[in-house]
Amino acid sequence: MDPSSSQTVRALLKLRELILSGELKPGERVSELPLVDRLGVSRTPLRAALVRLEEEGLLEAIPTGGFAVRGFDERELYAAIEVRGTLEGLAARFAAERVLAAQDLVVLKECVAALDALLDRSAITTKNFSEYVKLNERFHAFVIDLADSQVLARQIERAVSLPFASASAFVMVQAALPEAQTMFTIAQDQHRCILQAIEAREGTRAEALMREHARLARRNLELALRNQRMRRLVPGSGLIRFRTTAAA
Amino acid sequence: MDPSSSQTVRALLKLRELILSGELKPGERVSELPLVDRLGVSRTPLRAALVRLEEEGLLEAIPTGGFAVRGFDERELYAAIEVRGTLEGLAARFAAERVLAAQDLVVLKECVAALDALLDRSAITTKNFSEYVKLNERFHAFVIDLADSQVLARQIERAVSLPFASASAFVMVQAALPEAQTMFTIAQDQHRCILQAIEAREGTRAEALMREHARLARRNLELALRNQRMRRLVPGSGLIRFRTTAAA
DNA sequence: AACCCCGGTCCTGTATACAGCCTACGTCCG
DNA sequence: CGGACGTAGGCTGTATACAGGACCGGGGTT
Repeated sequence: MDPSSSQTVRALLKLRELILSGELKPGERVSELPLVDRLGVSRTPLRAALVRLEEEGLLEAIPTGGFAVRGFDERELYAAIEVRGTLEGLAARFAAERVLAAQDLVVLKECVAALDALLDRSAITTKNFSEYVKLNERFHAFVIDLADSQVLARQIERAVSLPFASASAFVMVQAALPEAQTMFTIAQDQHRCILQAIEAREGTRAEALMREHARLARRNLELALRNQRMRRLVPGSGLIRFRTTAAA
Repeated sequence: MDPSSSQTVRALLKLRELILSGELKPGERVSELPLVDRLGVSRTPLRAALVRLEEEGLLEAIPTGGFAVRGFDERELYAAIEVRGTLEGLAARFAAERVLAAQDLVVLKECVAALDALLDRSAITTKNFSEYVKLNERFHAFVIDLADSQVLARQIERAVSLPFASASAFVMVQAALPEAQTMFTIAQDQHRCILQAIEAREGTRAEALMREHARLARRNLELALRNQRMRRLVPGSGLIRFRTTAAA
């Protein structure tokens, strides 16, 4: 009946889209009744979606009741990336410290090889861009799989639910930079080294590498924020309270 | 009207209590209608509480609909503690790396001093036990405050929401051990060193210390699991799927 | 005897009605 | 003219009714 199963899920997706696209501004109250008409669902699934988005961090509860769109300043962006990197670093360490069967690493190796092939074959542009993103996300997902902890996986899931914290959040920015190829080369070398460290059971090294890998996102973010045109490429940029740029 | 404001909060608290006390067993389906009678709230706030408890990690969604009580094996317990330690370690590093005013550390210093006084004065027993827990939790809360990041604070909040992951989860176990005083002495020295590292802006050291501090909880857990009598002291022990102890 | 089909019961997902509260605006008084 | 109070509107929190689907048990058939 529904294209995406349940009304709650539909409300969640549409509402998230509304927030990320900036149609709902930070600080603005998210009233239920107007959204009932706008999303075409009744209040019950809508409220369920609101609660989930609050847990996700995109909304914050108003003390008197109801929810408002959450805003993020620059420091929080960096913190979100660092949190993600720290947790993924922990996952990499767990993966390295586990006793792995040889075949456990096959998929990860294939993933790295596929990225190698993609980068060797051609420059990353907007064309093969989505393929890169897909492979990159697969790499990160596989590392989390290898860590084999639901508690950790759930925590990472929550960390990357912030739109600008995910592993591929700034790939679009990165592709648009002059030093794009250098960045992709570095990122891929980190992928290779992380794989190597996991295989060699070098937990500390795997962790440190994964943390540094996340900091590439931070560097991309810094570059994007310095450049007005690139800010639009940052996911959820409508939620960011940009620092006033040196008012006279 | 209500002692604890809203029906949703009441349902949340009662339901969490029901799960942690073991009245609802792991894997068991949590049906709504029976709980309506049991908790004295209607389905709407009850459902809200269920969604929150799923986000919290105590429940898991059943594919066909509804929720079931989540179970945790030994590995997940350790992972939960490690995640908490890692995130609190990040908070300690953030705190150390920030430029702090001298007064920012006053409350933290007072907290450590109060713990010193408590430990010097007398042995920790079940009597002054709750005071220790309170001070210990204040210490951890202050470090998170100093990190000054809502994103990180929320992640930690979620990490400690698992009953056996919080900073004071195993203090009860610890107090019951023969080596209790040694443990408390070590923990307090770690508190002191963490404070010192933050004050000296030694971020890496603060992080490492906080991680190791969390591993005290792991050691307590290991001791508790080896001892049948002590398992009951572990919070939420009803959720733990203990390894079958060497069946013949 | 085993398997399949069918019916009933229970459950969740959804919609909606109602009550209390906060808020904001307008008006009245000082 | 300004501030405070009252009232009205809207909003959320809560309860409940209804529908669709899943699961279980029994009976029939092969």
